[in-house]
Amino acid sequence: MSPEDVLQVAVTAYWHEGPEVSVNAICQRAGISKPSLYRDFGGEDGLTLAALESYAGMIQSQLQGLFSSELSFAGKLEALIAFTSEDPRNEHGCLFVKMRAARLDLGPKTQAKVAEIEAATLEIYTRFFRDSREKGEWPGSITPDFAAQYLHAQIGLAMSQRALGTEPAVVRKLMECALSVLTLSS
Amino acid sequence: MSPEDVLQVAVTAYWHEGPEVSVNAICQRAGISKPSLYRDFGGEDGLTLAALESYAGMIQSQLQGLFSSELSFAGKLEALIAFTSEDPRNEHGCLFVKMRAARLDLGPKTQAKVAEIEAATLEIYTRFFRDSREKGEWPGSITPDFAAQYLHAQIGLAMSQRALGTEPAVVRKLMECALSVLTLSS
DNA sequence: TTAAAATAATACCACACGGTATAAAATGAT
DNA sequence: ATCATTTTATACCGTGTGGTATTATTTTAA
Repeated sequence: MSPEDVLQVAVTAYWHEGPEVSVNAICQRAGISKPSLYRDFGGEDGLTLAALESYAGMIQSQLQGLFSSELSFAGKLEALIAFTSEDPRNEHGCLFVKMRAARLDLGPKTQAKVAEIEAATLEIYTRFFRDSREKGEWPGSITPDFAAQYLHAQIGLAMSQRALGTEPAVVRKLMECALSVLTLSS
Repeated sequence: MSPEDVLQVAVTAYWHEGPEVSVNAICQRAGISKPSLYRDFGGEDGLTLAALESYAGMIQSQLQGLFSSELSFAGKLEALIAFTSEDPRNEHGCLFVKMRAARLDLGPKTQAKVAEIEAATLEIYTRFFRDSREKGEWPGSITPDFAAQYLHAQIGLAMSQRALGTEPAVVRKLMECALSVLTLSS
């Protein structure tokens, strides 16, 4: 197994079962020996860091594609709701959310990466709201910064709910309700 | 140390640091030996169960007191926001929320209790909305059941944010925004 | 074909976990 | 004061953790 394949095994394991999965278990599932893993990733912190980077790259490119599409403001919010609440890839939740919740148990490099991804994601959201306001698609008095914080929090909530097994239809309804405040003109 | 004192140590430890705290650590902090703990609580599952029961009793009586007060509907929501976002007792989050997120690592009795508390809490919220509607204090078309689910989710989110160290003022603003949909007439 | 280099796997380390048997001490009754 | 009983604490067990030294195997080069 190549290091890339091992990384995919790690991403899936951490994503679906949480960052508490042991390196022994990951070695076993990837069919490699522990020394190989330590040579390729340097240790548990290096492995969780690489897994988080890989995952964040996927998600952020997904978000960038969504926000740079030709959809309207409401259409983009709807696409975001659909992605978080119904995409089967999010059936077990979000790796970033799980790592953020368990950050105390993570290595220093992974912890730093969590903070970095948090800031980068908030920046993506902020840019989305700022652009929408400039284009006149998003009226109202809510600031882009606050809207980004709010959206980020609600998406994290939806991901936590999916990880706990809440049905996608329920997650969608709750999400629609929460995000409705962003489309009201008040 | 009496078993009640040991239980308080356990509640505080699990509440502030999460259910991953070892029984060894709790014995050490409580100043008792491991056999004493196993005699009084039967094991780790028994200890986490007792801690969760104790915590849930505190919270539920707090909620009952709040909902049976003379405050208006909006006043009760405001009190709820103040409690979740600003009460220093919630500075480290909510023991129930932490145990629910880590339920896979808990013993069977504690897992069952988590589900039981979840249902009981939802029932309390549902009754609150039903009563408010009957009293004419809460107009609108949202069903009490859905409102209860939504409120429960948002309170859990606020507790998670506080556990991650988000400033109370920020938690409050996000909470006010999320719960504003419950007071709109639409 | 044989020797050298790099890769893999096995075995091990110290530590911490939940849980318990055993020994020590303190308490109670006679 | 002495003995019996109960509570306490120490020491231990098996297992799993992250991490590594050592041995075996394969690949490469001559």
